[in-house]
Amino acid sequence: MARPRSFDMDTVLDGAMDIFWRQGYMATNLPDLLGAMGLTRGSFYKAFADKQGAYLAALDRYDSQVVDRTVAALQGCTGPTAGHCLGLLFAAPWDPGRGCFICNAMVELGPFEEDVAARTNQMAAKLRDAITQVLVRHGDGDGDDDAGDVALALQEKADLILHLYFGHQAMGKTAAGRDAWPIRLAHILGEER
Amino acid sequence: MARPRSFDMDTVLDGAMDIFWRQGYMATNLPDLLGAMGLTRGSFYKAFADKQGAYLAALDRYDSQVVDRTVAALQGCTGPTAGHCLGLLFAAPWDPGRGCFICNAMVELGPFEEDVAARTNQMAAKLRDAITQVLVRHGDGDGDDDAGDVALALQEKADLILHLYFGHQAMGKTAAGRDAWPIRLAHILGEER
DNA sequence: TTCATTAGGAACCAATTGGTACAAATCAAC
DNA sequence: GTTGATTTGTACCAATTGGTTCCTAATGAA
Repeated sequence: MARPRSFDMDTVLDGAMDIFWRQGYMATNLPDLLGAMGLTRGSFYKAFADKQGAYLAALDRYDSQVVDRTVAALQGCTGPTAGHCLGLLFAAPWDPGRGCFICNAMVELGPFEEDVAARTNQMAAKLRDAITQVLVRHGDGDGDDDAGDVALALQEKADLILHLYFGHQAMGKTAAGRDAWPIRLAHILGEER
Repeated sequence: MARPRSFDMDTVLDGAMDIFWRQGYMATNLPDLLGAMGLTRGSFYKAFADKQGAYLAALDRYDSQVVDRTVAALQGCTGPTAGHCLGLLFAAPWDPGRGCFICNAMVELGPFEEDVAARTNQMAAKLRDAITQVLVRHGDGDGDDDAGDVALALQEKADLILHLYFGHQAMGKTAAGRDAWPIRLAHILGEER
């Protein structure tokens, strides 16, 4: 019973994700947001509680679209080395000034919105786990244990790559040159030495 | 002649830096800003053109106070290894949720405000140069040149450390554990292998 | 066809936004 | 003390903010 929605939820979520990703939360006002989503106020406030609700939904959309796809790409990578596979992270199609939504959300709202922090942490963990899997698959399976505390632990190495990725995305937002940083992960990972 | 200022400019700038650093530009409204600076509207708009002017002044304050001090610390470090000295970057006193003002500004306003992007790029370059100096001072003086393209170039390594630093600061804003990432730069730099 | 239910859209709202106008206050120089 | 220049604080402003109300129209079940 009752009238069904006339808009496609996925399309609307993509619109929200796109504008929040590009502009951030505070800088996106309601008219902009409604325009990007293709909704009028009535439909918007019916479907989402408020602006914050739309933002959280946009983050979830990013999770299911971008993060999950990235994880799948890492898992499905058949490259010869870990450096080659992890390079996928840094070689992703780059829209100048958009950066990484996780990083943007963390920096803008992390300390203030628990719901946001929980989601960014969860997505970051997803990426880190995928990175860890790549390292393990390419023979970095904690084999250093016998070396004691000296060698870089597996999780430590995964965190390193992840943080490097976030830093890379942050720097990229000033458009000072993205291409000026040819990441050569192989060397960082000690694969070519 | 004429009435002199009754406030101390440095104190006022510290207040502006602190609140912008902690909350960002958009999330800081004028009453908050005036409270943090200890100014009323009249004095504020006389001394700074507008909110954006105060923000740029706060960035410059960060440059002269935080960045320059950090650079000086790196330059003055007498530690045994590059990893030890660069650890200063990551061991800096940590106010939960404040992160790095450069990183915050880059992410929030980099793509939209040229004045901001110019300043963040300049500060980032300062840090990178200081990092490079540390690497050179500890024997990483491009001695790899004879190895051709294989080895990680000096600038490449400095960028790596810098981006890692930014990523670290970004992650830290969700307060998910700062202490969960014991950065062991020595291994990244290949000093203990 | 009826009817309960919900989507959609426009008008409206109080609160807040960054910014301005201007008079009172405060100093140095004469 | 008077003058001239400048700071300071308050009152004020138009515009925008996110959000609500309310009515109409569309829809599918009975």
